[in-house]
Amino acid sequence: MEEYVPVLRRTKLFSGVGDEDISAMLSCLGARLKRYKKGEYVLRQGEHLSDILVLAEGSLHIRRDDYWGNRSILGYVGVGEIFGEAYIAPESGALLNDVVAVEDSSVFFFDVRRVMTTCSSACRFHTTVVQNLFFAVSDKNRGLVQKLDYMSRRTTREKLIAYLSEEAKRQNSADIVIPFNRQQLADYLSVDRSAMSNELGRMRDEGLIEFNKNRFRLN
Amino acid sequence: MEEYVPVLRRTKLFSGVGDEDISAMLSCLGARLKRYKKGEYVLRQGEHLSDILVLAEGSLHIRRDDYWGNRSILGYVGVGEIFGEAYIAPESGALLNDVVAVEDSSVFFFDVRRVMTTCSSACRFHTTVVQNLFFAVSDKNRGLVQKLDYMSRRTTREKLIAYLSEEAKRQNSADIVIPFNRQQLADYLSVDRSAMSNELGRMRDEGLIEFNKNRFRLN
DNA sequence: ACAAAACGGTTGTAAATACAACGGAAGGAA
DNA sequence: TTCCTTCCGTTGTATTTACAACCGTTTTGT
Repeated sequence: MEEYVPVLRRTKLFSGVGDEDISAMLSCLGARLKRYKKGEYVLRQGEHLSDILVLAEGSLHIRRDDYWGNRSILGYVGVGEIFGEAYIAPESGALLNDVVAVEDSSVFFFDVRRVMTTCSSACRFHTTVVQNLFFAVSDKNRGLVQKLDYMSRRTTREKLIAYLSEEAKRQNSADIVIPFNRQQLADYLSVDRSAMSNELGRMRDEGLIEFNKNRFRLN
Repeated sequence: MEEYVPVLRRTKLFSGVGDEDISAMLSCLGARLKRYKKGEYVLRQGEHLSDILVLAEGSLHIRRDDYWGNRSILGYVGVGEIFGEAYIAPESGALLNDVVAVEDSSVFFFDVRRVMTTCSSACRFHTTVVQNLFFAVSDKNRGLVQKLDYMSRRTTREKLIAYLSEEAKRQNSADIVIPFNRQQLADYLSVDRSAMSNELGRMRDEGLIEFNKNRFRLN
């Protein structure tokens, strides 16, 4: 686990905490590290969760399949990001989504109660971490509101523009790389792949955007 | 403000805190109370916020109008609920939505920094409140994921079923009352009102549901 | 009580989307 | 290389949705 301290240092959760303190906190917080192969499930819909998770390596999709086989992707988790935070309240029920490894990944599990309960002894930065977690959850919340904004758009084109321009803002560039292929992007925006492909083509014809694979440029 | 202590006592934020302690904490937390007439804006898109808000009386809609006049309703806030929690992180930007009073309402404003920073003196239950806030935000998060689930459905009928059955689960009854009229429900689910009205009629014809005004029964 | 506004169901038409199927291109594995 | 799979753009058709307009009913304000 120690090998990932440099990764953890750059996460929102451990922001402001030094390497040696992170090392110390790993045991204090009851950290466990699990590895997943591409395609494996990290979490499954219906399970119960009492941990906060941090992605140390790889990438994940948060998604949901209904029983007609319709898949929707709710979110993407990149290295250093927190997930599972919607289930930390004691009365929160079963998981609403699956979490799946898009590539080989490593995930830290932190026991919620040990994170929330400040330990008297070693960890000088425990309160910092709790506060960081708080802000991270709040920010996650903001991200969900953002996604609701894409989803509330009526047409495929509007969804694409809303998503791409938000990504451009987030990545601070008109050239962006998205973490989805076409099918995944369609599942993320809840539209039909072929219709979306059409719309992307039309938008390119009109000079609104350029793209190649999962790399887009907004004009 | 004291008059609302019985209301606050029943909120998630002050769960487990006695009346006299709530009274004491109001000043400690820098509480302010504002009143709004029906239709007034509590918050506006683009503003910055450094408070956590609790609805003491009335009801609110969280909504967004784009500049084509398309309105979407992101959520409903009932008495005792927390809102504005997506903007507590120091680096969180401008508000993404408007918050509007659906009826005459009263709102508590709590300064985030004073809530987050445990004061040494009077408030014995400060840490309880912080933990409550944490769980509330986490739960809010879960609610947003739930809403993303409605929104990801492709057809109006699926959205209606997803929403109504979730409400039935939440209200623990097959008879439910929803906080929206038809236009508002359409804006909440991001569908056309007339198309939705049609679909509701068809669902009634098929015996799936019964309804009258904003009261629904699922069969 | 009255007028005005809001509400909700209905209809018809245009537009957008979903669905299925196809095929070329790209990428991996043997 | 060759085979197989995945990816993604394209097409055509059926379905669904959006939009606008209308009207009787209900609600609201005075």
